Amino acid sequence: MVEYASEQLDAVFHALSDPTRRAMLQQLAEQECSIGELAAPFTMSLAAASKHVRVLEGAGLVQRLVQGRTHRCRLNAEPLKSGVEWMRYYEQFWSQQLDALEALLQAEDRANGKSPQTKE
Amino acid sequence: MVEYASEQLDAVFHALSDPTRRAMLQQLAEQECSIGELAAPFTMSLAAASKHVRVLEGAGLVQRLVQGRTHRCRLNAEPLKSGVEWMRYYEQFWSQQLDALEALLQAEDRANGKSPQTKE
DNA sequence: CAATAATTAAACCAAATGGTTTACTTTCTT
DNA sequence: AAGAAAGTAAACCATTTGGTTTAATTATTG
Repeated sequence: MVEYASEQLDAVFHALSDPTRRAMLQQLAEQECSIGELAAPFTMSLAAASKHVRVLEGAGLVQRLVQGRTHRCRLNAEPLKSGVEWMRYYEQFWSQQLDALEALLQAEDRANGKSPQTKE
Repeated sequence: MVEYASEQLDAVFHALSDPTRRAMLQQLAEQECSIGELAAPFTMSLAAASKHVRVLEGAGLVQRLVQGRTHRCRLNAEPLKSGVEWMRYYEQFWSQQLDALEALLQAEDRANGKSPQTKE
């Protein structure tokens, strides 16, 4: 039930796993940018930045509009939606999981062969 | 203002970028598991699965409790929170971005010197 | 037309990733 | 005590990643 979008999730999460690319997305959230403008804040070569943009594009997070010799890049946040949805499932856990003690006790119970009793 | 947690985000998003690891997290959401139990659904070797668990552990998404010769793994969803928060900033875009026109107008506003309105 | 600007292409490199296999340690079981 | 089980460690391998540099391509501009 989550498998179908697996490659999409792979691409999106991978795209987000790099700080340069996250910074580029934030930049794009403010305004459309050319490759050169996206590259400017970084010390890396333009070619390197260009590759980052392609990774973002591959994940669907950036759309490119070629205008003459410059490439206008635009944020497309929509693929993030599936990522957030995937993660949102776990929200239930980070609220209840604050007491690790309980989980430890449960683990011990299970190791002792007791049927896993619901927390009181 | 988002930089501080950068490495954390790197690790979390990277951990999530692999379908094996995402499946492991889903498994852990149902119940605590040993390494062997986590590895069972996959065709890869136990050693390979063990490495995946370590990646998850490195991102803080899994906590390990050594009990004798078995390692009980427990989901810790909390690091996902920062990931979701990072992504959530873009929610405004995937709702409003259905019409690219609006984004263009905002970019123009900003270009005209209006202060960038804070999220939420 | 010639020069310059914006970007990609290609070749290359080091390091990380995801996998394997074999060996080893530790703990249970008998 | 001997053997099996659960993992990790280590060595290895192919591929991917993130970067470089040097062309090459395609507009613009003087």
